[in-house]
Amino acid sequence: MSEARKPTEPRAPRQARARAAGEGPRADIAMRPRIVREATRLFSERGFDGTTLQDIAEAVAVTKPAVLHHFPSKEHVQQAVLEEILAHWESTLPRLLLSATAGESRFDAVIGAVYRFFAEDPFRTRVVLRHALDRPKEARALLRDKVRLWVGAVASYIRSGQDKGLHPKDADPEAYVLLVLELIIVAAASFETMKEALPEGARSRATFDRELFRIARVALFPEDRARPESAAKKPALPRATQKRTKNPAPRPSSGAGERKGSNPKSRQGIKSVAPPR
Amino acid sequence: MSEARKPTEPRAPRQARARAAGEGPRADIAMRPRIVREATRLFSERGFDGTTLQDIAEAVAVTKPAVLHHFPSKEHVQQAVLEEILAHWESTLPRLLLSATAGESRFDAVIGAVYRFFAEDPFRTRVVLRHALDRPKEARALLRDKVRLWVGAVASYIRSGQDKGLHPKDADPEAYVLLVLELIIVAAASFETMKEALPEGARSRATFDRELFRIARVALFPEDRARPESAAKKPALPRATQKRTKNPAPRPSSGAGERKGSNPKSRQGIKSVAPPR
DNA sequence: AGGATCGCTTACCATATGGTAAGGCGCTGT
DNA sequence: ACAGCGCCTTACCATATGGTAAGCGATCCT
Repeated sequence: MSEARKPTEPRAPRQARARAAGEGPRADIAMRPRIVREATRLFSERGFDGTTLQDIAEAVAVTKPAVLHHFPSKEHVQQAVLEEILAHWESTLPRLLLSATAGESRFDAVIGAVYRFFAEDPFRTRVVLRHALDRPKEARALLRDKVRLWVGAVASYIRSGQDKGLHPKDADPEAYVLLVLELIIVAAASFETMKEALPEGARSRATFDRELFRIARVALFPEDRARPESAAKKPALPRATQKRTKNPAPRPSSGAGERKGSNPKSRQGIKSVAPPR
Repeated sequence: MSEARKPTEPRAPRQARARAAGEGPRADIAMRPRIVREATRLFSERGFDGTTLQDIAEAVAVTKPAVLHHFPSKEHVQQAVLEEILAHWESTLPRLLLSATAGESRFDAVIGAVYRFFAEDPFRTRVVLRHALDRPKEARALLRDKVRLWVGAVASYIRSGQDKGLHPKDADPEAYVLLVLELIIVAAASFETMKEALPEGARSRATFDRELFRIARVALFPEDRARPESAAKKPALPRATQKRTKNPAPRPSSGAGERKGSNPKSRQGIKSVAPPR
């Protein structure tokens, strides 16, 4: 528990108050997904070591052994959390790659989709970031196995764009993709905190995101600067997917979905997108 | 302990082996700084909750109560760690601001200095990142008190550059500064891990950093694209503190004294602190 | 029906952890 | 010389934590 939580505090009545009311045995949805969801939130806020099984149990209103009834150990809970995130990522990947062909609007589509993946659920994003910090070894394996090919694919598109003179020759496609990815992740994970470094009036998520997209775009399409004022062409960013209303690729896993607000402006309220509670 | 460390393991002889050899009582340097330094490393690797007092004690080769002799509690150790980082930051700040006047070379100076601050010691950077995740409240206060003004200052330089037509009009200076800051931090904190997503041949820190700087620069100076090949102008970003072997040649500015402990042994991946153009 | 099973509870346990108490050792000032 | 003190040690403690054992009521299956 990294946060201020006095150890001496009795920690409330806890136990023996689960389904007190007349709610049936498992009247509600399956327990496992609930555990995973709450654990995701808790891990994202306090980290794996800072979260106790008791915390998780309380969050889903059962007792500690009940959690261990569904998962052999705390580590397994974490594994499930990561797997769920990974599954969601992999179910999203194809969409990204399909959008990634060439040109600027494709750029918006791909970057917008990645952005949405991380911005739509900050808990998920923070868990990912924490995982990279806590278990670099495992994270490395994951990156090698699950992200590398994708980075290479997008990078090769960029490279072909370079050949056509679309992108600056001195750009390094792989590094670019990775950096933009990192930027999206860290922005999504820590905006609520980092925005405190912004002046009072300028703390809107929308403005922040717009600048993020601008930076990412101008790094590949510097000529945009040619018309510095007429931001006319600017396709309002992730609006990309917006047109793609057709073929609403099934969004399996995670009820946390809800990505229809693909407009970054309306997004801002991560709260709405994020898990309840 | 988030990493794989079996709890059943006796954890080695530990205790009662501190200064076994004939090294005098406190023949070496003061204990406090050593504790702070080792704690910084441990917190950066395992997080605050994942690090035990025992871990810290072992790292400095004393017993647990010895650590508590120098600090009232584990929390106080963390506080000292953060204070040391903050002090270093504040001693560096003036240099940054002095360099920040206008023009592109100034840009390199400022961004290079910030980059160096974080890249030079990944432990420090990871602690900062973790702090933002673990204690958002405290981090927010810190950002408000210690970073905001600085962001505003740099942003206002950029704004004046916009008026002169130097920078794109649609850039948002504050958001830009914050985003570049975040990018530098996350890149410095996690490069060793993230690079695994890069193809075999392209994992050099130098290339990665060069792209980071390119992105940051082209977002403010899109016209650079005009000469895509002749990256000649790039003023060789501030050479790192690399050869700061002995007698730290006073940095060409501000009385910000180089803090002593700033050259920890074999700082992990800082090989090329500055992107070698 | 009736037993197996699921999902969960209460009761426990071993260990690890942050922190305390008290004492020893060598250096310093007198 | 020796009292005092800083620094650190061994011994200990209370609590919290991950995990286990065993039981219990509702549901399912035959």
